[in-house]
Amino acid sequence: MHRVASALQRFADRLLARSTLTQEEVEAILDLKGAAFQARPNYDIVSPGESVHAACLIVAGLVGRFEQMQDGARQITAVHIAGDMCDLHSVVIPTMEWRLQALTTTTYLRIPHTELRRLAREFPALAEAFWRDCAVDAAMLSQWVINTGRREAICRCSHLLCEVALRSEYAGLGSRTSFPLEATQAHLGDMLALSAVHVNRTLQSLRRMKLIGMAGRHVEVHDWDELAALGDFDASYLQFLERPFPRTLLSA
Amino acid sequence: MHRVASALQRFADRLLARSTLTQEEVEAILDLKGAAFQARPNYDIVSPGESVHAACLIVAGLVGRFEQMQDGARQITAVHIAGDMCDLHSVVIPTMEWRLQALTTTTYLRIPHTELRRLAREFPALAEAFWRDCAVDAAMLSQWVINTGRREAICRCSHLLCEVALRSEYAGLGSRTSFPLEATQAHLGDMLALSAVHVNRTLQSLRRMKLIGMAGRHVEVHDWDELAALGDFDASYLQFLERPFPRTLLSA
DNA sequence: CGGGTCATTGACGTATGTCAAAGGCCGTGG
DNA sequence: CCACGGCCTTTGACATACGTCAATGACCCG
Repeated sequence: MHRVASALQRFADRLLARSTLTQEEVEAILDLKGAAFQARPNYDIVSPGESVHAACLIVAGLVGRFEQMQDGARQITAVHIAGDMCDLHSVVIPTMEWRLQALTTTTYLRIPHTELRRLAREFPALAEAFWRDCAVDAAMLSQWVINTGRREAICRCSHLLCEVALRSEYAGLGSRTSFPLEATQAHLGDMLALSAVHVNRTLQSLRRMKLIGMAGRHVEVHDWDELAALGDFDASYLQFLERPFPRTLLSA
Repeated sequence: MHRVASALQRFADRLLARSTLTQEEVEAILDLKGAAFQARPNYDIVSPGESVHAACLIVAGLVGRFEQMQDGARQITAVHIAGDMCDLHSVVIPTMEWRLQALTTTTYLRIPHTELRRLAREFPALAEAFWRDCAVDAAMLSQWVINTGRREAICRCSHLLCEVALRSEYAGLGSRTSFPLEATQAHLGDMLALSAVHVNRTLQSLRRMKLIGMAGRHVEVHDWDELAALGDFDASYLQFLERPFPRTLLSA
């Protein structure tokens, strides 16, 4: 299946941006098998409390990591795009602590934990790469905290757009100045801890300032530098490196 | 040094709460060597951008993980107490993405990455345990996002107190109803994304509701169940398990 | 006794939420 | 091909939780 192969390739590329891997190790990733599933918008891929035996690799679509309060209030704490293995954590913590829900129609592969564990065992450098990916995830979450906690709506929104822009660019889904973002304003509100109404007003000011254009579900960034400055955005936390980290850890 | 040994013991216990380790593996942790340092309140332990070659194990004190904006606004995205290895991530990502700053006078050990890598190489189950610890850190961050993003001040504050209470209890520093919290109200504000003034008012309501007492830098929880309910607190994300995860991953 | 840090209080400002209604867009079905 | 319905966006009026500022008070330590 063509799209499955491209998802695995995207995942491998993501790992390669941060970790040094041999050809054999990359092949092992590309040879991963998993069953393909589809989720419709606003449907769960996995629910909190569930015991999972596979991790989800997104082939196409957009997925949110949801935390939820007793009273039903929701907060998206991370978004995942094509090529993301969105619950790599579950390999070491198989009890889901959050909800993964499709924001748009999403195709994904369920890659059995047994396969990922086998890879981690056979190729210590892959174990290291997986661990590193979880550490990058933590860095993104840490940014998400200051975003919701300290930044004003415009700044917050700009920061999110910058993050999605760069991640989309590196995933080969577009460029930082032109990329898809298939989320409703209500979804953006859940990401930004803003009401949908305020997201609307905030996006309007960004458009009025001629920083972005949003037609349909596609973002055009008219002035990247300005947007990044407004969003207090420094890309280093994403760890898209010119030179990936060396094989320091497990492969002596 | 007695206190150094107890810090390593606390760290080992933390790992054992989540991962199954052999006696030999635990011994390897307890045998770790590191230079002891002390940091005064509001001084950096490590700064963003720094390349580090050691991870910090807290012997005594309180440390915050700070994100900072260009304009100087700060946000604490995690707190670390005695027994926490507060930048285990740095083993796989040696370029610090955040600031670690002592909130109170803090003693810590710098454990060289080379030592931790050696352990991960010799004992795959320890590599797994380290990775798992980073995954738990991500779960805590995810909770921190919804805390700052969606919860009202009282709820937010209660949630934080519950988290620190349980972590202190499991670290052997007190009980969930009586534990030290050596942070000023300004520090709590940085954790909660509230102003110090509003933290003050919020703590007052918690006291007026007879849920807690705070004398000096020590918290007494008068009604744990009520506090947890008010804080929308469900401890499962902390992964303090009755039965730790089995050795699934790296030790075939 | 004096200086510094921290907690507390009150008055006031504001960014953002809530509610409710209207308008656009698009697919579906008759 | 048109009409309907559903989802999303947009708008306006109004409410409020929280921030800011500034002063005072408490405590601790030298």
